[in-house]
Amino acid sequence: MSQIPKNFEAKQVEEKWYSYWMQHDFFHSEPDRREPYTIVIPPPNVTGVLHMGHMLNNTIQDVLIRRARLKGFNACWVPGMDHASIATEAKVVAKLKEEGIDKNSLSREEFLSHAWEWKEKYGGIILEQLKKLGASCDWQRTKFTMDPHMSEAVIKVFVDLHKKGLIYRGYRMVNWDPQAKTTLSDEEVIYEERQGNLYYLAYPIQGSDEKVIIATTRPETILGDTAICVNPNDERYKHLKGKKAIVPLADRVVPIIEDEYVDIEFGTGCLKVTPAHDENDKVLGDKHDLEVIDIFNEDATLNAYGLHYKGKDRFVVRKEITEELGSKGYLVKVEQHVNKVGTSERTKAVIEPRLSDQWFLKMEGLAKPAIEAVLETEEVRFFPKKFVNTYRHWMENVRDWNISRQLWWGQQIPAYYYSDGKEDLVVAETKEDALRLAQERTGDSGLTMSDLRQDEDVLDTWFSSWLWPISVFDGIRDPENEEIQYYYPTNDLVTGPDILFFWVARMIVAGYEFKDEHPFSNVYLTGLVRDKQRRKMSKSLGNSPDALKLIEDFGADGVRVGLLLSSAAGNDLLFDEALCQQGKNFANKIWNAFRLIKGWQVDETIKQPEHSKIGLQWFEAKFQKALSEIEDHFSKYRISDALMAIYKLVWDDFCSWLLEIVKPAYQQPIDKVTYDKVISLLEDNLRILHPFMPFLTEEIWQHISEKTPEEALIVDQWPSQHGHDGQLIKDFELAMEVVSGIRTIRKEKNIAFKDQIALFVLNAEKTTTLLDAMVKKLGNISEVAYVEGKVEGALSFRVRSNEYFIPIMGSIDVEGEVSKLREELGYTEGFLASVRKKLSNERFVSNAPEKVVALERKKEADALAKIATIKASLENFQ
RNA sequence: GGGCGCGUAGCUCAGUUGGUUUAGAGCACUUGGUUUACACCCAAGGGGUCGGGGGUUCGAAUCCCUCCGCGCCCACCA
Repeated sequence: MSQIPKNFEAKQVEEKWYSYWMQHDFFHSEPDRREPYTIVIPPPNVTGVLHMGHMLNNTIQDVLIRRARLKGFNACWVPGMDHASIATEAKVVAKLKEEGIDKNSLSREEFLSHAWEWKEKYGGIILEQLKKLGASCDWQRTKFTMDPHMSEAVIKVFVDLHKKGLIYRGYRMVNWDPQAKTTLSDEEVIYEERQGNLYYLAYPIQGSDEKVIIATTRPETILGDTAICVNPNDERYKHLKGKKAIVPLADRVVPIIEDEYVDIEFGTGCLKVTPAHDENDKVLGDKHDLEVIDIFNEDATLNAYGLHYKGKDRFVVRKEITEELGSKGYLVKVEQHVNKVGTSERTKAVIEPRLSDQWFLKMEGLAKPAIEAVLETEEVRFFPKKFVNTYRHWMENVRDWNISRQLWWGQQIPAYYYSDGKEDLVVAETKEDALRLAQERTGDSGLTMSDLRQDEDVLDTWFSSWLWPISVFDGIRDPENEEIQYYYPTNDLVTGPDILFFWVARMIVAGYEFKDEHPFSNVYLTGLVRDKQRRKMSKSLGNSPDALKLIEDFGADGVRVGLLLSSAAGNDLLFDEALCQQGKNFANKIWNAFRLIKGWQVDETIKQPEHSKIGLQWFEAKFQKALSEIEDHFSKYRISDALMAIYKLVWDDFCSWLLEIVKPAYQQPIDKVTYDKVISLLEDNLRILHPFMPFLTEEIWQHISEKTPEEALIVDQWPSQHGHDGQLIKDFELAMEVVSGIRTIRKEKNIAFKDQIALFVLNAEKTTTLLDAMVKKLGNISEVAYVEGKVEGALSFRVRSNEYFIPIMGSIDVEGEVSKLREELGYTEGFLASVRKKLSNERFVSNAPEKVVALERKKEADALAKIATIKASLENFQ
C-alpha cells in the first residue's frame, strides 16, 4: 500500500487520462448501428475565455454524454465556436488601434485578413480550457460558424428564405449602437433605469404671442422636430387646432397635429414629434405624413441639421443646448425624472433609435410550428418547465428579426445591386448566379460582374448559430447525408435562460423550417452563476474566480462536483469555493476507500464471516435502491440530486457502513468471497460516479486491475437495474440504530472502542442472527444475549419496541439515567397524544382511508408499548 | 403597466397527485476522538410555530384568498 499516495493527486492523473482517452479515440463518434445520443455544444464566442458559466454548462453536458456513453449509446458531443461579429470585430479594431491602424483606412478584404489572423492566433482558447475540465467532446468534429461549409449553409438559408418571401428590406427604426456603429436586435438592448431630467421647453405659436410648453428628456432632438402633437380631447389645446409652432433655435415652422396617442396626463400633455429619433414618433410621422429629419451621424454626433452643434456628441449637445435654450428664454423648468435607457449588451453604449435600411426576417409564420412543438406536442421539452411560459409569451408576440449588421466580420449578405436603385437587387448564393438573375431581370445581357455591387452588411451572428444543430452535420447543404440522418434530431441542449430567445427559440424555428423536425428533445436551462452575495459574476466586479486556478486547486473532479452539488436546473448557483473543497474531499474519500481495499491480503482458506455476508447483501440492496433513484433523477434532469444520491451512497453506505463491516482486523487477511464482492461493488460505484468524476474513477478503475484500452471505464457499462430487497434494508436500519445506540453510550460513559462490552436484548421485534453479527462487529460487543427481563446495573436504550442493556463497571448515574428516561417519556407521550387526537376525531376515523387510519393505530400501539418500557425502567430506578 | 416564479434549519435547497412517526438532505455549527483507508477523517449532537393573516378539509409546508418581501421576463409615456 505504501506505493499508493495517501491523498488523491489530481493533476497528473488528469493529464494522463485525458490524453489516454484522446489517444484511443473514445470521444469520437461515427454513425453505426447503435442508437445515437447527441449534444451540440452552445458554441462559445471565439473571443471567450472560460468562466464559471461555461464550467457549469459544460460539466452538465459532459455528465450527460459520459452517462449516455456508459449506457451503450453512440455518444456524440459536437464542440465548436461562434464567430461573434460584434465582439470579435471590436477586439480586432482595438488591436489594430494599438498598432496604430485605423479600421477606416483599411479595405474590407484587408480588415478581414487581420480578423482571421486574430482568430487563428487568439481565438478558441476556451476550447483548450474545456479539455482541462474533462469535457469529452468529439474534437475531430470541431466547427466554427464561419468555416466555409458553415457559411455556405447560412447563405443558402438566406437565399431560400428570401425566395419564400420571408426576408425583406425595410427602412425602419432600429436600435443603433453608435459606438460599434451597427444595428442591434431588440434582444441585444438592455434597458437600465437612469436618473435623467425632464426639460420643459416653450415653443412659440406662429403669428401669436402664445407659447406652448412641451416636456422632453432629450432636448437635443428638438432640431429634428417636425410637428407638435396634442390629444384631440384635451380642452387646453383646442384653440391650437390648425395652427403652427416654431421650433426653438432651428426656427422651423411645424404643424400642430392631433392624435389620441398623446397621454393627457404626462408632462404638459403636449408632445414634440421627432420621427427620425423615436419609434412612436415615427409611427405618428407616417400617419400624419410628416417630414423626417435625421440630425445624427452614425457615431451619434450631430450632422448639418445640428446647426452650430455640428460634429459634437449628443450628450455634449444636450448640456450645451440646455444652456442656450435657457439663456434665450425657451427653457421653462427642469425636473428630475427617472427613465429607462437602452444600452448595448456588448459595448454598453446608449442606443439611439435610428432609421435605416435593414434586412428583416418575417417571424410570425415561422414561429407557429415552434410554438406547437413546445406547447402542444412536447417534441421539445424544457427543464425546468417554468420557461415554457416565458417562451410562449415571446413567441406569440414575436417581432420580425432584424438580421443585418453594419459590420465586416460575418457572412456578407448575398444581395447584389445592379443599379443605383435601392430596390434594384437580386439575391443569390454566388455572384455568378446573381449576374444571371440580374441579366434576366433587366433584360440587359450586357450586364457584367463589375456592374454588381454586393450589400455591405453582414448577417447577425445568431443567423448562423440558429442553424447549429443542423449545420454541424452539414444538413443544410446536403440534407440526405448519413450524418444528419443519423445524429439529428439531437437529444439534449444545455444552455442558460439568457439566450432562450436569441438562440434556443430560433433553433427550434430553424429545425422545423429546414429539417421539418425538432432540433433537440430536451432543453436543460441552467441558472446563472452568482457569488455568495448573490451578485452576478462579472469581470468588472472582479468576483469571478479564475476557472483554471480552481481546477489547479481542487482538481477537475472536485470543481465539477462542487459546481453540480447545488445547481438545480434553472436555479441560480451561488458559487462558493467551499463547494469545490467538498468535491475535493469527496474525491479523497473515495481514493482512500480504494487504498483500504487494495491493502487487504486475501486468504482463500478463510470462510466468509456472517457480518460480511449480511453487509454485502445489504449494500447490494442499497445500491439498487439508489440506482433506481438516480435513474429517476436523471430522467427529470435533476443532476444535482443524482449526484447527491451517489455521494451519500458512496460516503455513508459504502465507506461508513459496508467497509467498516467487512474490514478485517488489523493485519488480518480477508476471505476471498468478500474481497471479490467488495471489488465488484466498488466497480459499480465507479461506474455511476464516472460521469461526475471521470478522472478519479478512471484512475482507480485501472489501479484495481490491469485493463486493456477496450476495458477502460469510460467505455464500460452502466450497472443494470434489477430491483432490491426492501425488507432487508428496513431490518438493517434497526441494526444500524442499535449500533448507533451503543456508540452513544460508549461516548457518554467514555468507554473506549477497543474495550469490549456485552449487550443484552429484551426483544419484542425479531432480528436475525446475521444482523446480530453485524452489531457485534461494529459495536465491539463480546456477545449479544437475549433476556426475558430487565437487566440490573446496566445502561439501557430503546430502538422501536426492543430494549437494549449494557452492563457497566462501577455505579450508574441514577439521576442522569432518570432524567434521560423522563425526556424520552415526555416526547413519546406527546407523540401519543397527537396520534390519539386524530384517532378520537370521529370524522377522521370515518372519512380517512383505511390505510391511513390503520397506520395511526399502529403508531398508537407502538407508542404505548414504548411508554410501558420506559415507565418500567423508571420504576427500576426508584 | 403585463406575465412568470419564489419565500421551509445559520447557508443552499428537497418535500411528486393534501395523510409513513410532533418536516428532510448537504454544508456550516457544538461536543468527543492521534482505532494501523482517509483530520481532505471518524462518532455523537443541537437547530425550523414551513414569510404574516384568513379560508377549504376529518387532516395543509402542500389547495384557495389576501397582505408583506424577493427574483426574473416582456412592454414602455415623450
